[in-house]
Amino acid sequence: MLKYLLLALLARSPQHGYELKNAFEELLGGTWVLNVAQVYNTLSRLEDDGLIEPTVVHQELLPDRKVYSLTLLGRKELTRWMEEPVAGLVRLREEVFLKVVAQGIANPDAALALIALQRDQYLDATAEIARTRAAPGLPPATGLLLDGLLLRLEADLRWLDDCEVQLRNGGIR
Amino acid sequence: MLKYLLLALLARSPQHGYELKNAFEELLGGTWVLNVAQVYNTLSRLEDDGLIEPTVVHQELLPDRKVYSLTLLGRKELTRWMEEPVAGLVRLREEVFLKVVAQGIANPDAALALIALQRDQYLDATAEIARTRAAPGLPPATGLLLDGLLLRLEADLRWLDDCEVQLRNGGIR
DNA sequence: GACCCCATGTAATTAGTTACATGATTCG
DNA sequence: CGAATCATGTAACTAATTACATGGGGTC
Repeated sequence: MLKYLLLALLARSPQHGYELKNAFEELLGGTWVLNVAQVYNTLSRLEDDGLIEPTVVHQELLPDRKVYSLTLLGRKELTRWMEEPVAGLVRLREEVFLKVVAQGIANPDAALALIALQRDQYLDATAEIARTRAAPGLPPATGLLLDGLLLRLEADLRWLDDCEVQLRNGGIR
Repeated sequence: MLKYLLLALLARSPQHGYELKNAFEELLGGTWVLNVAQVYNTLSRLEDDGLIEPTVVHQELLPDRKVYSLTLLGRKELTRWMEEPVAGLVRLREEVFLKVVAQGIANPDAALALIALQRDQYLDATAEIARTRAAPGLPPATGLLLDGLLLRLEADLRWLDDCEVQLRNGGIR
């Protein structure tokens, strides 16, 4: 998926790896922190697939930069991805859900403790995201993404409440 | 993560691969469909790591079955995982979010079309999950998981509405 | 006869992530 | 002097997913 995001960023303007890393993290409001190596790895895969092409820009003092731009194929692939809605059943691969349920089955008391800890985590996360959201100069796209996250956090917090209620009413098993 | 779910299932009762696949999908209410090969792959890794151990059960007509159970180490590892809350920032790796935002930046009109399609998808998904949710004999744990999914779907639908509003009010860029 | 269920496995691919390696500049 | 920023890359590891291979039994 990172792959498509990088393509989208390159579609806005050609950039080199290091620059992309920063643009990516800014767009995501810090909710997806990248190891720079990931960017270089992904870029070289994209280049192998013919979706992007580099132009080497020589620099006197710093290392040369490889500025990538989309090929025709890359632009086509990006458009295809962006136009197609995410299909099929929504999938449940969220660690929190599975963990709480697994613990709920195995050990209801421990599950209640886990829920309490998890709720704290989520409240902290909510506060932090709200802070980022309120920062001046935030790109509107980033604001939207953070709103999405906040809505989900709210939903998940409500779910934790549900779990607690059901665990106290005779358990999950 | 599959790994821990399999451990959790094996903690309830020792099972062989094929059986696990079904138990897994039943627990998740069909929201995570497995290729059987995934189970066998994961099981052999777990065995390599000493977290589970097999007992071969001979069968006359059908192929022999390898019934796995947790080792002490496996039980410890499972407990460790279940007790520890999911830490750190909530991360935004959801394809829908990124796709809508990418398209919103690149092509607002296409983004509105995408949102409409995505909303239909989500409504269909909601209906289907609600149907599964209402099925008789559904394990309570599965019910909880589906509730979590439904809450998230609601949240995401509300987010799509937000996106649409913002796209109509001058866009995301 | 075709297709699904039972039952297992190996190999390969795709993605994300980390570790490791290199080296100059700038700021406190 | 040390830390952060700039700039790139290779190699390895983990996890999920898919493709491929095998073969008996039951049902329509």
